[in-house]
Amino acid sequence: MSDETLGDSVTTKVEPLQVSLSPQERFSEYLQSRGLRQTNQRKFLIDQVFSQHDHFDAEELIERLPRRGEQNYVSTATVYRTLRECVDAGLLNCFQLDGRTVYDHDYGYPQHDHLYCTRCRKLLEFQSDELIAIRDSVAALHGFRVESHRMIIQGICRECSRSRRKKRKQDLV
Amino acid sequence: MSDETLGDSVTTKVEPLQVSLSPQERFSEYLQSRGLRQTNQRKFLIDQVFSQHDHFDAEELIERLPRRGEQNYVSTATVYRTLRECVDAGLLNCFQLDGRTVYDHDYGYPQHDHLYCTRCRKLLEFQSDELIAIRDSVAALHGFRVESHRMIIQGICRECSRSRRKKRKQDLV
DNA sequence: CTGATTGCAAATTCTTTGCACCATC
DNA sequence: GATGGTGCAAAGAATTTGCAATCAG
Repeated sequence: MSDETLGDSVTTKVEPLQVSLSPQERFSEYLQSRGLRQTNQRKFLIDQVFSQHDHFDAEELIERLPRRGEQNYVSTATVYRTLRECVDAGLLNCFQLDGRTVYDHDYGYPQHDHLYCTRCRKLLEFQSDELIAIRDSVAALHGFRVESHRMIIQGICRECSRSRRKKRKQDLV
Repeated sequence: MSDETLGDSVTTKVEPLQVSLSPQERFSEYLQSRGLRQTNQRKFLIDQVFSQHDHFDAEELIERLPRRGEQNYVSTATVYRTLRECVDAGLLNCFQLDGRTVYDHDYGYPQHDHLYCTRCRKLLEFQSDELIAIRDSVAALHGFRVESHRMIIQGICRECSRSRRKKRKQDLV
């Protein structure tokens, strides 16, 4: 499993899964299966979205794309439309955080949840089988058929705790 | 504990806590402590918000308030402003769901999480000590100082499963 | 009285939509 | 060459904000 474990079901690292198709290929299949088209905009966006494993929102994505007039420019509307298609295709997951919609790689990564640092706004991932077990117990108790879940732990990350401590020391000197 | 239990730390009911002050009184204290004022609008809104234990969003609240021109009318802006004060005062909790901000009674109720039926959009509450334990383990593993968390289990509630099943039977007949 | 509060309307922010033109299948 | 896709600008939805009038302490 991973380097640090607690009991045997909580891991600190969320590692990529082995998948037979790349996100690009998988998206192609999705498009084909629905009679949708393979456009340059869609291809370019998928490449961008999967070029790094990270969380992002529409604004952040748009920011790192070419501007209007530049090569490979994609309009805002198309970005939003494509993001939604990615979610439908199972490539991305999305959830609301602080009022914005955050997208998260779904395809190629195991189900996981998040730690959210309210100071630096970083999202960390974690994975816990126990959490899933509890989820299922709770659902069973309510006769609830689970489709998915989302857990976000808010707080202060290690780095932010450290820098806060440092600052305080300096203040005292 | 409650009527149904699973292990000893998951309960189906989230019961009110004993609190020494009513939400109204507690809000008064909050206002006083900050040199804010006790207005009719604020009093009226708190009464409305705590008249029933339920989740709601700003729109739903506004819908059941008096209209413009009627007695006790409160403007949209004031509703939003007061909701935020309630959150600051610790009376309400809020979180994002399907793009809207949902408010939840915090004061007078134990910490709890939610089951969300994607068919009827109902929110059910549950409480699990085990969940908290896992949260704390995960956080510890990451050197993360927990402030709060939010877990939402999405799926289909018992009632919606039933009616779906009924429909299918009828379809077959 | 003085500063906080309110209502109103305008402004924001994020996202979606209508439509004419364009491109894939 | 049909149909779906794109860019653009305008429309929406949900909140927030500026400001003058009003009100609580």
